[in-house]
Amino acid sequence: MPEHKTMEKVTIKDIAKKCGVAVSTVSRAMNNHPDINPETKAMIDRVMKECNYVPNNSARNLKRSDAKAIAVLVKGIGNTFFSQLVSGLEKECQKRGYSCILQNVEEQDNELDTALHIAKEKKLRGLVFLGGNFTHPKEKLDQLEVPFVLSTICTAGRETEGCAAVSVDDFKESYKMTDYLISLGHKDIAIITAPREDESIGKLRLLGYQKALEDHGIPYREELVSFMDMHEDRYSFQSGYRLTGKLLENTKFTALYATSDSLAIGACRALKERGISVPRDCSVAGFDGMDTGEYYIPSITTIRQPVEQIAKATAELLFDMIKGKEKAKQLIFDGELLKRESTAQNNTEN
Amino acid sequence: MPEHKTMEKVTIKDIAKKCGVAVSTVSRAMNNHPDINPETKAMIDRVMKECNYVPNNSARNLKRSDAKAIAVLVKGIGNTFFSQLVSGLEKECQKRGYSCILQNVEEQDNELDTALHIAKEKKLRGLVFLGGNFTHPKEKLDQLEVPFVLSTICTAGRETEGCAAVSVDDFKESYKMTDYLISLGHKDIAIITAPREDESIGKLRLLGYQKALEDHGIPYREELVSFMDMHEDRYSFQSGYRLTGKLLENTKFTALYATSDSLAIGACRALKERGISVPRDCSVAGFDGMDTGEYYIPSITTIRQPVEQIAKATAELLFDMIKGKEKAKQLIFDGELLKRESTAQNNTEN
DNA sequence: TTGTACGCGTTATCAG
DNA sequence: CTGATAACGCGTACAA
Repeated sequence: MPEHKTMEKVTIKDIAKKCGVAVSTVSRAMNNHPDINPETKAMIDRVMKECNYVPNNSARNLKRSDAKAIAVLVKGIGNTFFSQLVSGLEKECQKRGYSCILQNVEEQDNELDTALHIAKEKKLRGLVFLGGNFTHPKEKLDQLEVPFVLSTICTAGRETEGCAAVSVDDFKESYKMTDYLISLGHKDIAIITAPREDESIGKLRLLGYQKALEDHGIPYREELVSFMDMHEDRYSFQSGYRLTGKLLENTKFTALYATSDSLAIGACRALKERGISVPRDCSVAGFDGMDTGEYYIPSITTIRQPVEQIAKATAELLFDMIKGKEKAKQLIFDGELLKRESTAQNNTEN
Repeated sequence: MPEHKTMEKVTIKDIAKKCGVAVSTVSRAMNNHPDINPETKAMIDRVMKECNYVPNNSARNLKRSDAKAIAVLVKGIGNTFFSQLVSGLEKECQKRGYSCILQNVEEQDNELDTALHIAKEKKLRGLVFLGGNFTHPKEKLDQLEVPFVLSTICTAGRETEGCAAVSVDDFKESYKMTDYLISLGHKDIAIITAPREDESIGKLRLLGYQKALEDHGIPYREELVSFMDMHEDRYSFQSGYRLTGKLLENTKFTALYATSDSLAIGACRALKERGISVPRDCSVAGFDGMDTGEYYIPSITTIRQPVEQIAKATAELLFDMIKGKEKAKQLIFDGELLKRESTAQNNTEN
């Protein structure tokens, strides 16, 4: 009667024993080493399959000097924008025969600590950071001994100075959008933006908005600015919805610039429920260029970030740095102003 | 002059040496073992910080028998629906002092192989699978020696029989939605569904649709059925948009049942661009209960899957199985029919 | 081409 | 409370 116990843990030794060879031979077989008799290899492979042998990765990582792998640390998976970037990065890695490990970082966690751990554990050759404020002391950054690049993370700031980074110029793009709204005849332009404390892209987008107003001689008015809640889901439909509601109670405006597409969509819904038609009574603009905005009704005017280009450039820069062919540098891409249905000429009498 | 070289790799031994203690003492210090002099511990902790010591996880995993961690394997990160589930699961893990590892699985990869590897590597106590068809031979499933539960994966099928699973009854919920559309007076109800080859939730939803028609004496017509492309991004806005366009060329209908909210949104856009008003000229319904559908204009009638409940129940079941308090079993939750703006009474003359 | 033996960085089990 | 020391599973010189 054939016993069918769950064979506790089958290791390389067990395989070796069963095959009547040494462990090193088995090791060579599974790592496709050149110095091995094809027949021996075939036989070992067969036995490994039969025994359902799964090599222990911890032991491998411990020994291996080097792993031909990078990791992408994402703060805020679920952000559609990042998902696209991740796919792009994975594709680029595949092309180069690298494996790409995706690591989620909780909002409250420190991405650098996570990075330090995973880099050691997996013997990574490089890292990509997506999202987060990334305010880390330089000395701690230095502990990361492999190259890394920030993607879509504020580069205009203090700590990240000298870090490799690729993104759009959030200040400039935000200026562009505000300028466009002004060119449509809008003067009372409300904005939904990151929490006051934000020191990242959120701040830059707000600054771009302010500068555009200033350049057109339009006074900046605090009551038109709505800051997201620190503790709420940022850049969410719900925030957009809620904050628009609050704005409508306190002030009047003919255009609303939401600093992300999801915020813009939430805003549209809030406006609609109050009988305010977009874009007839109020224009709405977003930021990012997410798919959702394209299919929304009305489709959302936005700044499209060139995700594919950013992903590609990020990967290229990282791999060049890994090869030592390139130093850390900052790459800025142009966003594209997508004029769609949610914005229109201001037709309010003054 | 204080040299500031990047100290290659600082290990537990280096710390021990610097502290003038044995490695085992250092180990105890960092693992908060009870048997250690507080002063010694404090001193060791200080030195570790000074040296920027990061313990090597591979070595730890290699030794550790046990890890108080589970992993969630997601096929198709970026699917908003999964993101919500993941957050829920993470919360439940935290409550119990478990850590929760998120693993992305590429569409073309085999989730079971990934599971086998990671379970061994990290000495996991349990697993959750999200997404995918999950057609694996039972013998291979048995190799997974820790408990696991499928969440939101078809349980009505052959291979997954006997697996722990929690989800809605896709057949029943789909029936419910179709029934609702019929009750609104619709007879020509088109459907957008998974590829013909699909053997998972997609198939069940189609079957529910067919049964509802049958029960109401409405003949099932192939020309009203649009199958997603096997190679296209499934359940995407784009698919919904494209397939609706094709349907409109070939046939007439007064209601369109898209088997996911994103498909429904794509469909709405396609209809709008052809001057067909939703819901006046055509009703549209989705499935899942995603946020986007709620904020869409018109908001999307849908079946809401009780994500929080599912997440909670999944975690509970898994942990009970880990404790040996529970055997694998299947939990079915009720979906909720959310009647929103995208559906209306059929007002077409016959 | 194959086998032997050592060590990777930790934790756990003993003695002390 | 602390210190040796044996594993953990695998890769790899080196010898055969």
